[in-house]
Amino acid sequence: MADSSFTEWKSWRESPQFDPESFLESLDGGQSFSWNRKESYLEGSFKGYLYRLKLEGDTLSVSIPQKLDYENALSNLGEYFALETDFQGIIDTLPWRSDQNLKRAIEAYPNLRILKQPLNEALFGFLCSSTKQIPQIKEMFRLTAQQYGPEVHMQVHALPNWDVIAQLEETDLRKLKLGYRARYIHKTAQKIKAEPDWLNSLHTMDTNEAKKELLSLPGVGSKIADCVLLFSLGRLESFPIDTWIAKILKRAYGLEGFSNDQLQAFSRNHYGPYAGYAQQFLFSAARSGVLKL
DNA sequence: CCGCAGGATACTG
DNA sequence: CAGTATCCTGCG
Repeated sequence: MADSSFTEWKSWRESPQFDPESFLESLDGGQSFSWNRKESYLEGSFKGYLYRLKLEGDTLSVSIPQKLDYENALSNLGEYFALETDFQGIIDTLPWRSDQNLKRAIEAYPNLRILKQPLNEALFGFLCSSTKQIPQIKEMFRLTAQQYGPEVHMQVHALPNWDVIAQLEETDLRKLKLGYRARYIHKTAQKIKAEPDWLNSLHTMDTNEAKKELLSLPGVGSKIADCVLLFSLGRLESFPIDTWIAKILKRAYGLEGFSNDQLQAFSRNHYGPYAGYAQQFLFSAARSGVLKL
């Protein structure tokens, strides 16, 4: 059914190349928690805009609410997909020639991309992520948006900014199914409120410095810090180690008994400066069963 | 009812 | 340092 409050589907001229698997995995495979699968398209919001994205063949089409500024929307989308990053070129630098596991993972998702999500949203999402699976994280994300975020379009809300979250009590946050993460999010919001420039300053820091800053937040350990660095700040060397990745690395390379720090050192050395991209291939392939655990 | 999930933290030895 | 209990919630 046509929805006249949305623009016609228009093919996006600057779209990166996608195939169906890579498209779904890039947006709804654990990097972002703001996309929902509809019948024939994905719908999601970031930076207060709402998007519908549809892949037909290798053409990606976009439709957004009529009232939004189309130019700005597409410009945001380009940034989100990190169009300036040559992922095919990066793949070529990864050691797939000598690494069968990596090779199989890349073949399964040949056009996988690492997103550059807005920092505030990525931080919120990954603060929600501890011991939660993607559908549950998305639920927390959605509830928070629905309850406290600005309405983007007819009952659909975007995530509120941190200054809005800072006004909430921990008990308010607990009602959003955040559980013990409510305390982390509450405290993080207070810190951001107290130091309004802090969040944006991460963009210009070198990776180690930014990681140190992120680790100073309650509820942010190495894994979550690396997720923010990789999926928002474009630091492709960051290598988040969760239980999936740890399991794969141990099995694939015979690293039983390695600590997460040791696994990270191994990965940096083995995969190189774009280790984080390799991580995402392995993660996606393991989760979908392409790689056996 | 129990065990557990894509984690962090405080505490123990 | 390595191990362990605890923090919420929902699901099987």
